[in-house]
Amino acid sequence: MNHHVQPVIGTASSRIYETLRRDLVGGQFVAGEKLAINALKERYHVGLSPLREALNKLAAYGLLVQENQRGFRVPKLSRSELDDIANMRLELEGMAFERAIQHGDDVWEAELLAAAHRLKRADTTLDKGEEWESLHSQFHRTLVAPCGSVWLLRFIEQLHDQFDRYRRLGPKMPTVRQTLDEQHHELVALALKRDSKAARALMDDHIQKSYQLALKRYQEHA
Amino acid sequence: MNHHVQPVIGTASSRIYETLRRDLVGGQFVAGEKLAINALKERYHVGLSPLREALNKLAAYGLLVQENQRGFRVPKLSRSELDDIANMRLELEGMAFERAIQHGDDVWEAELLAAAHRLKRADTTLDKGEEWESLHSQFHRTLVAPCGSVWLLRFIEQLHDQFDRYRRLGPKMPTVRQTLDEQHHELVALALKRDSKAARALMDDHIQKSYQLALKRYQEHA
DNA sequence: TTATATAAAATAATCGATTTTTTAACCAAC
DNA sequence: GTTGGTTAAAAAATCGATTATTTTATATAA
Repeated sequence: MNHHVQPVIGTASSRIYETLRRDLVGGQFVAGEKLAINALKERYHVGLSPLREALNKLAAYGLLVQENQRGFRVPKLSRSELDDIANMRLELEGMAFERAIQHGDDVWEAELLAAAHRLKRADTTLDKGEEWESLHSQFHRTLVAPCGSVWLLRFIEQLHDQFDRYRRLGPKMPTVRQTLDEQHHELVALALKRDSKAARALMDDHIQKSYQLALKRYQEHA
Repeated sequence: MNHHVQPVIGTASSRIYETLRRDLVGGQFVAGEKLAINALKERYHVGLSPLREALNKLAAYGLLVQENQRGFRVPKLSRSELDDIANMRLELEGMAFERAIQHGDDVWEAELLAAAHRLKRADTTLDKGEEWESLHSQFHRTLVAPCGSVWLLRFIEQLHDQFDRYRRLGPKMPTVRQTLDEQHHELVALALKRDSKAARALMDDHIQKSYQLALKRYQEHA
């Protein structure tokens, strides 16, 4: 029997930040909702100071809105913002993918194949939980990783989190994702062929289709 | 005599955030420096809690780097990051300016002229202090304001703050800014003519020249 | 009713002190 | 002289309680 408590990595602040980020992106809060700080304290078993620091970071990141003297709320969702986010993804991820294909080396190629493989394994198990989401994010990160711009990567990451607030509305629908999942492998194939023209076209299509799905989710959402 | 203290707007946290942002962008801290929180507390006459909340926000915004358990430091400067920031400005501000020219209405035209005029007045007084910086930021914000994308505007704002960390290194050199200042009016002229092709070209040139200046500052910086 | 004022409750923001972790200083062993 | 280990000091993170502000409830007058 092991009586050693494993040392719990990071600060309370950084842990609650990551947890809240995950839950905000994953739709655990309703859009527009005012966050009751005391309730969060209990729900996540965390002190007030680290919690407030995390909320402040999330507000600066864009996953919360902060109003002076009246705390934090979950940002509203809107059609126009979804359009904005999707358009920016088209521009920025397209740009980044082209550049990644220019600069990516053989290590990147290996990582791409690995990331795609791990994602496919998760696709077929069909449960599509937080595990799948994580692999999916990682896959898209890998696609653009060697684009050469840390700021571009940063913005893309932020847009993904925002986009996923829409995509992950409502229940899982595995059948609709079929095409999207297939495109992941085609993206890898075109990247390996260094066909940046076709690669970008497919990336555009991929984002468009994701957008259609997110839009449907948003409209059905009530 | 007026004994009423005027009510000091905003929370302590939001005020120290703005102050620190200004000072970080304005070069009041040396790049790479570790921030001594207690020293900041005294320097800015602010309590620990609001100060830490502001530092957390600034870290999420990219004007500080946070290392678990070892506080905050001012990000290092590097040639490659300056190049990255300038390139991203070229892409994003160019895009935004073109869109602004498509969508901007007559109210925008008036605001453009006003912003350019205020900036010119500040140009000629030649003292180029924090006042000029503020008007300069406002002018560039106005140029792209009606681009239709809040995320694009957000990213551009962030890049400007990052860029200015380089541009504002070292002492003021009014003569070098001559060309830049003249371009401001030409940008307005082309915007009013709705000549988005020429406007973008000039914007590109403007950013390039700013980049040359910032690069020189960075290289001379020691 | 509708509006406005006031009091009570709830919540946000901040403070001061404590706990935890890192950094620095020191010393011994190799 | 360097390495490794121990202790002291400094700094970061967190806690518990206080203060300030907003919100809700209640009362009163137009």
